[in-house]
Amino acid sequence: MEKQQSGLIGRPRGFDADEALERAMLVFWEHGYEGASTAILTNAMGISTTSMYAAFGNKEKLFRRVLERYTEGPSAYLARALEEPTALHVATAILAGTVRTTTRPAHPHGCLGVQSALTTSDSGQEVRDLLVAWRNNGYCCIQERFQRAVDEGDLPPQTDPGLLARYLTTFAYGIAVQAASGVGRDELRKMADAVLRNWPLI
Amino acid sequence: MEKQQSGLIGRPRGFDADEALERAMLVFWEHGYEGASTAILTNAMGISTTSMYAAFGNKEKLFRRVLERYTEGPSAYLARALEEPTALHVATAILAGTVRTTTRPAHPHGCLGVQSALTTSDSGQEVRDLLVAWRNNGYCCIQERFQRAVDEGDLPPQTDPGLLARYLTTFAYGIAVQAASGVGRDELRKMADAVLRNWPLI
DNA sequence: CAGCTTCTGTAGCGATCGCTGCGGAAGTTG
DNA sequence: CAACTTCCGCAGCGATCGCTACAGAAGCTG
Repeated sequence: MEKQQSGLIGRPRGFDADEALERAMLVFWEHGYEGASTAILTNAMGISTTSMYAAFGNKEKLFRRVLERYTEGPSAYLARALEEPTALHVATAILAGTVRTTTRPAHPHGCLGVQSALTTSDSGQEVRDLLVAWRNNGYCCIQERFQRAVDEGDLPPQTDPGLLARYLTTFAYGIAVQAASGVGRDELRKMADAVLRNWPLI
Repeated sequence: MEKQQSGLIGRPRGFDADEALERAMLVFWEHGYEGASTAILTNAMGISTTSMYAAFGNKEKLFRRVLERYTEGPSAYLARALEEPTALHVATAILAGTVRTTTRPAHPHGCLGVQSALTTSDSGQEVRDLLVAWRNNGYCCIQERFQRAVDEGDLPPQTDPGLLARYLTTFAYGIAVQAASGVGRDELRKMADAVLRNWPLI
């Protein structure tokens, strides 16, 4: 049911699944996983409930697809940042990307991966765990990158890459909360700059 | 209906409102505002729906009472921290209190004021705004305290108290997210210590 | 065209949401 | 004791939740 698995036979889909995902992402981003009802979602996607379930399975699977899209879209700055040549460049790119993405005009403020399901009812536990794993994956990638920086002599040998990655992600999560609370881009950027002036700090 | 306004006439309340509030706080803390259904709440409080509505008005008013209780209870470390003699002592007490409160065993992890309503459906907007104001109030208190520290010569005169308060709260929010994600107390404390070794940083 | 597969609009499923009317039970006052 | 006030368990309100059965419409293949 997910996609045309038996070829191109039959009536083709009457909507752009990619654009529907984009609009669903904005709704989840703003209202969170449980705060986004199927009615609001399908209305924003411009399709009927039936079409949404035929194309994506159910609400949780739709959210998983949205999270993939978010990772490769608004949150892609993380993967790009890890390829920067030095740890300072990595940290700079991560904080700059966090501020930019969490305060983009005409987009929901904050980070979808942080605020979509920090707390849930019992029925949302799986999505909550999914996002915990998502955030933890980001942390692990940064940690490994900093470990490499230590190995290459880019960071002092006594540096704890895990603690440094924890420091950076903690700061990024905090920025996401501030942005979701309405704090402006300029103020957050000034703060991030100040943090980077004291790199690596730990 | 809130309390016995006409004196002590009539049948007295059959439960301890204070303990009921405490239990409601734990439920909101763990599941968030919208994730905590009235059924779960009243079940945890050990009272019927009718009793809850008679004593507290409705779910939103119950949450407001819970937030007050949280401010004066688990989050009271903030008010105490502001009375510390120096800005460094203030920052140390705030971060230590944040780590302790967000990772207390047998309590929900994270901060109720951060994670209860970062995102909501339309019907939860007021509570979301309430928590934005709650966090902003904390920020303002810290800012004023740092302004005093500048005036007293405790902090360098070129220090921006607002930016420094933003830095500290950002870090505290990040700790709350990490704690809600399951990161342990020891690791967060080590990180907070490292941050404080470079005070004031900004 | 016929025959087939797939999409989609309507309508509604059972469950749960926050909340309330009602009447008897329980504790107060005289 | 009687009279009164308040509490509370039961039952259920209308609305919404995520989700689906059904049937006709639409586009594909021969």
